[in-house]
Formats: sequence, structure tokens, C-alpha cells
Amino acid sequence: MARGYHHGDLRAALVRASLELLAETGAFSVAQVARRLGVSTAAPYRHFPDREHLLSAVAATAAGEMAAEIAAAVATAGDDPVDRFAAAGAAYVRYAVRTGAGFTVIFSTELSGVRDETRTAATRALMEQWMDLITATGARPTADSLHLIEEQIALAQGYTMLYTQGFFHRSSMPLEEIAGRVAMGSRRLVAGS
Amino acid sequence: MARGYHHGDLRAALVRASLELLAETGAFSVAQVARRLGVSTAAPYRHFPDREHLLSAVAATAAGEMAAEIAAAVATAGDDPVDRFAAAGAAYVRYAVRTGAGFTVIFSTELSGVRDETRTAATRALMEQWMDLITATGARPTADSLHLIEEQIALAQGYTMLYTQGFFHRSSMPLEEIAGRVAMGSRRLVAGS
DNA sequence: GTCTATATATTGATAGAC
DNA sequence: GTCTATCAATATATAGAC
Repeated sequence: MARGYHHGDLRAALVRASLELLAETGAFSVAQVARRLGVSTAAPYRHFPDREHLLSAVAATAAGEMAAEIAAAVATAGDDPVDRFAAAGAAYVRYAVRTGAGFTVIFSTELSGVRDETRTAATRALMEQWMDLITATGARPTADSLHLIEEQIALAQGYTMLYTQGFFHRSSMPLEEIAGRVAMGSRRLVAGS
Repeated sequence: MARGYHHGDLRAALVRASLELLAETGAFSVAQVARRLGVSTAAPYRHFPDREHLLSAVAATAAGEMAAEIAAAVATAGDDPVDRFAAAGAAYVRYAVRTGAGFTVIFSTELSGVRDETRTAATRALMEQWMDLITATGARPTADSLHLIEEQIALAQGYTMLYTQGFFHRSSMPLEEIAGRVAMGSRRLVAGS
């Protein structure tokens, strides 16, 4: 990837490289993403009008991937609605830690001014899928389920942040242990509601 | 605060202004803090060797203030250990939202290279105070209490982030409602452990 | 102890060559 | 569709005047 690098699909490569950058540094800049691909800092602006629109495409991709990973985790979790709900929480933290693109990216305030139909469709699908897991546990459709999803997301995102911020000693605390904690906490939340 | 502004205690003022900046923007830069006080961008470097040491002083102050607010909230919560534990969670989210200086600032990875005795003492005192609340609930000293404090912090920090990121509609969701959710969630965590 | 001025780096973004 | 070159903004940090 030295010089004069030409891409078949730079647009998609920019999104992928953005996710890598987020995973490794937690930060995002158009210039760094371009450098990572060996293209000039001007190249991204042929595919996205500005930084926020690239970030929006990243959020859309992350929302889709996260939804897919949650669906896969839920599928192997059996039939018990609580098991499935807990598996979704664990899948969230795995994806968010691995990619650096949790809800802080997917629902970033920086994106509020960007109209992006692909992104809104992806985030809507993600939330609807999640909601279905909750109503399956027997929570009443509106009030209960909204509280429950908020609590689970808060717990999962909180663990994600504590983990990525180094609040836990990562050597003695593998990611799977965090995932297990979130699954366990999710069960308690359902039981208590 | 126009020009030629002279300070009695610029060092303390820099810390305060940093907390204001974090509260308002969620970001931090030495230059913005200096501008906010009407001093040159060079002035802070007479009081702190670099950006990270100022940030460390901010973290130390935040840890002390948060500990004081938690102590005050716990004192008015009565004698029941679970009530007191729940009050601590609510106090955390109030402080973190209001100041922008939750655990992401107090335990920021950017500070790992800064040796600052004042900060480490403040953070140690904060955590010990918090631990005392948990052991009072009857949790076993080591394993249980560590899990419980982590879960509560994750829940509280997760709600803080969802709130500040605008995931909730702030108009229909006042801070006190978030504080109440965290208190309720804390009770469930204790009950389930 | 604060100022002005400056060095250096990085960012987002644009103009114009190829 | 990508490049080189460039601009304006902002950042951290330092040197030297007052």
C-alpha cells in the first residue's frame, strides 16, 4: 500500500478504515483514514461531501453489523426469551469493544445534522430488532420495554466504556468476562422489572 | 474580564474553567481554557508543565467534588444501606452530567502517564468511600463487592453517556428522571446479587 | 507571572493538474 | 477519481520581553 494506490471501491474502503481507526484509537479524522489507505487527504472528498457524511456512513455500517452480530448471538442462545435478551447484551459489548463503534458512534450528536436515509434505516432496524427481544420476555409493549432496553444499553455501554478506558486491567479481565457480566446484569434487569 | 486580566490564583481558576468547558462542550483544550479566562495561551504553562498535568489536576478536583456530593446525598438518604447505595448512584449521574467530568475524565487513559500524588489520593478516597457503601449492604468484602461496584458504575456511566449524547430527548427526560432510573437500577443490582 | 510572538503539527476543506 | 498544493483554523508548547 505504498504510493499511487488505486482502489476499486474507495468509498467502502474509507468506511472500513474508519472503523479500524476507531477500534485502535477511539478517535476519527478524515486525514488519518486517508493516510491509512495510502491515498491523499483530498481523495475522501470525492466520495463524501464532508467529514460528517463519512462518519454517518460509518455509523450506518456499524448499525448493520451490530444488528447482524446480535441476531447471530441470539440465534445460538436457544428459545428462552431471557437467554436471548442476555445474549444480545453480550453481543453488544463484544462488537462495541472490538470495533470502537458502539452507540456513541452510531447515535453520535455530531450526526444530528446529517440527513442519511441509509443510516436512519439501519438504526431503526437495529432498534426494532432489539425491541422485539424485549417484548418477547413479556414486558408490556411500551413503558416497561422502553425502560428495560434503556437499562440494558446503559449497562452494556457503561461496561464498554470502562473497559476501553482501561478502568479494568485488561490483562486480568478478558473481553469474554465483560460480556458475561453484561449478560448476567441483563438477566437481573429482566427479573427485577 | 477583558484584557490585562490578572489573577490571584490562576492555577485554581484554570481548573475551574476546565470543568466549565467540559460541562459545556465535553471537550478540553488548554487554549480554550486560557481564552475563557482572558489570559494568553502561554499563561497556563507557568502553572502546569503540559496539557496532561492540567487535566490531572482537573481529575483530582472532580474526584474530590464527586466524593463530597456522594457523601452529602448518602447522608440524607437515611439508614438503610440499600437506600444509601442507590443514592450514591443517583449522585454520580447528577455530578457527571452537570460537570462533564465523570469517570471518563477522572480515570482517563490520557492520565496514565502522569504521576500526580494529589490525584491518586483523591481517586483512592473516592473509591474507598464507594466500597464502604457496598460492604454495608452485606456483600462479601472482595468478590461480590467488586462486581457490584463495577455494575453500578457501568449502569450510571452508561446512563450519563446516553443522556449527554442526546440518545434521550432531553426535553421529555429531565436529569432527575435519569437519576431516579440509576437509583432504581442500583436497587435491582443489590437485590440480584 | 503574564505578555507577545513564534515554531510546529494536525485538522477539514478546496482549486486545479493529470 | 486521484493527485499535488494550498488555505485557514486550531492545537501544544517554547523563547524572550516586561
